[in-house]
Amino acid sequence: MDTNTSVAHALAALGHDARLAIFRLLVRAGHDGLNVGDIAQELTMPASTLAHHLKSLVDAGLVVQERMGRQIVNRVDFDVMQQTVSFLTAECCVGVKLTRDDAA
Amino acid sequence: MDTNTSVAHALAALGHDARLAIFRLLVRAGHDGLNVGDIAQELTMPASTLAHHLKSLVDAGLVVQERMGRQIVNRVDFDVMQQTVSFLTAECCVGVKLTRDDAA
DNA sequence: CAAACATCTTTACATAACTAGAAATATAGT
DNA sequence: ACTATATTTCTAGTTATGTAAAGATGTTTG
Repeated sequence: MDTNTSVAHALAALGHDARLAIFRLLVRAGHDGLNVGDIAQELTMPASTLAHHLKSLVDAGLVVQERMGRQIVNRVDFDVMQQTVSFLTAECCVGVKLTRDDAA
Repeated sequence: MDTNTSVAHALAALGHDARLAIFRLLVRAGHDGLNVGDIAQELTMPASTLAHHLKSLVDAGLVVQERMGRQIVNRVDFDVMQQTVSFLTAECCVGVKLTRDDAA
C-alpha cells in the first residue's frame, strides 16, 4: 500500500478523542502495555466500544495485541509511531518544485 | 478546549489521503507556502473539493491562509504541527499509575 | 469433566458525520 | 463589464460511531 495512504490510515485512527486517549495511555505505559480491562477502567466506556476503538488502532498498525491467558495485552508499536510522525515532517521546507513555469 | 480534543481534531484532519498529501506538499513548500492554484495543479482534484479539504486543515489550525491579491497563500503553522506531534509521544514510557491495587 | 465465571470480540443496527463535486457566489484584478 | 481565483451551498452517497446483545476463548471450581 501507498505510504501516504497507510500513514493517513494511522492518523485517522488517532484522530478521534477516545482513540487518542487510549493511544496516549498506551504510550505512557510503554513496553509493558496494558490489558483491555486496565484501559476500560482508566477510560470509562463500554467494553464493546473500547474493543472497536482498539481494533481501529490495531488495524492501523499502531497497536499490537497479545493474548495472555484470558486477558489481552495491548502495546504501542513504537516503530510505526515513529514512522508515522516522521512522515508528517519529512522533507520539511525543501521547497517544492512545481512543474509550472510561472511559479512565483 | 481540551488539548486531547484539539490534537485529535488536527490528527483527524491529517487522517485522510488527500488532506495528508496537501499537508505534506505544504510542509515541503516551507515558509513560502503555496497558493490554491498551485496545489490544485500538483494534486489533481476539483477546486471545490480542494477548498473543502483546505478548510478542514485551516479549522484544525494546521494551515494558515493569507490573501495575496486574488490568490490565497496557504502555509503550515509549524508550531501547531510540532505541538501535535509532541502530544502523541509525550510522557512516553513513564509507566502509568492505575488506580487499581491489583495491577500486575 | 461440566458448569460457572472472567475477559474480550463480533454482530447488528440506528444515528450522525464525512466526502465529493457541480453549480452558484464572492472577491480581486484588468 | 469581464476574467481569474477561490469559497460556499446543496445534495447524494458513503463511512464512522456507540452500544446492547450474542458469541469466543480461557480459567476455575464443584
